[in-house]
Amino acid sequence: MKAEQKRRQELIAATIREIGAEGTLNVTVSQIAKRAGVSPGLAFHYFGDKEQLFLATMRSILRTYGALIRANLAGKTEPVERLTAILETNFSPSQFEDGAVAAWLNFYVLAQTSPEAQRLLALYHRRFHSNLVYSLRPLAGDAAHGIAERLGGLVDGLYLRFALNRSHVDPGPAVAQVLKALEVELSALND
Amino acid sequence: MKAEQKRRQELIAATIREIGAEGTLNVTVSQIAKRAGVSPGLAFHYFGDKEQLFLATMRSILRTYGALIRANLAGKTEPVERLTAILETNFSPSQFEDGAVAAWLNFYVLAQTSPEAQRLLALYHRRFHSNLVYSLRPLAGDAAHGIAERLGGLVDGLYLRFALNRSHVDPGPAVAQVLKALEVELSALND
DNA sequence: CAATCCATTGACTGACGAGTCAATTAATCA
DNA sequence: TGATTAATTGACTCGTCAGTCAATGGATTG
Repeated sequence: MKAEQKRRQELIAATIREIGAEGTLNVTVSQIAKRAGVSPGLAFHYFGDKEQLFLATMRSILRTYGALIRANLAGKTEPVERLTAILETNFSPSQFEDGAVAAWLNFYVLAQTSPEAQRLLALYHRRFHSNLVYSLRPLAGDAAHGIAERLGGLVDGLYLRFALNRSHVDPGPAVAQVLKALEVELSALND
Repeated sequence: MKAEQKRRQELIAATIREIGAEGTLNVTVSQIAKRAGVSPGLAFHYFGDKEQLFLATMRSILRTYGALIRANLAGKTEPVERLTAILETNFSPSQFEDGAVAAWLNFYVLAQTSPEAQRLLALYHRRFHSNLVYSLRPLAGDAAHGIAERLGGLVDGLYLRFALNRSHVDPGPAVAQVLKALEVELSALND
């Protein structure tokens, strides 16, 4: 039982790196297995097929992201402090490392046709949204919902633009834009 | 010379529809050719290879989008009116028709590795940005730049979220969010 | 009506890749 | 130890697909 978990993790890590290296989901299971230092057959043995392997990979990425959010929120109680932490987490280095960007882009493509990918994506959106709303409510009341939708959309859009623009090395400006948007939203509340 | 243009257009239209139907770039050139009512060989004859065909398809989509923007801006001179037109155009039905969504998502994936896709995407971003800045400047002065970046990012993000959420049928709410963001940004100028 | 040129076909090739499976090795246990 | 079970291999199959090419059909032109 110990070997199985270890292999699964290694294969998932290799999947991220391989997709990152190629930019696309068009990588062979053999390439991934090789990178994991394992035979191709083993990947099928543990994951069944290529799509399951990729979905397991996305679940892993989302789990890691969730854990990071929780860690960064730990101990913070001030709404603005919490909001800042949430928004910043989306642009933390781990979100750009290895093949995270490539994995996300290919995940979007897959979400069009795979119900499971669709489900995972919706789950991620809901959690993100309710995290934001929770901290926005005390500051913005009923406007919290709308503000959260706009901030959520902005994060996705800026992540996308930033990730695809190789000339950017430092995500700082993107974070700054998101925080500025938060500030603007809050200041507009006192119309 | 007439036949060539016609065939190219038919193949491009078929590419959009085929990618839309499959959700992915993993469609065979034969499928596309069949949809265009033409032999596979002809697609290679006119486009060279599959990637060129897809790039030509994206150029076509971007050209159509550009024309739509120009049409919707025609005659409008009021900054807010122009901004509204630009933002709304991004959520007009043509942006969701056929395989436009699928084409965009796969374009993002390709932009990671294809310099030409990267170039096209950067061009689109620049045009969009300067369109916004042009109309924002009279209203916001030096803040125009930052506001345009945030609005641009928001449009991309909400488009993505909207396009991937099949439960949404009407893009109205997404447009409303973008326009609301514009309103918020403008109202925050008088701090 | 030749002759030339463009448009178009579709059978074919060569490569590649997902997934299988029978065989091998390593671990566990009684 | 020997027997049982789990982990792992990698050669193999079978289908698929990008891209080629030689041949055909159809205009156009002089």
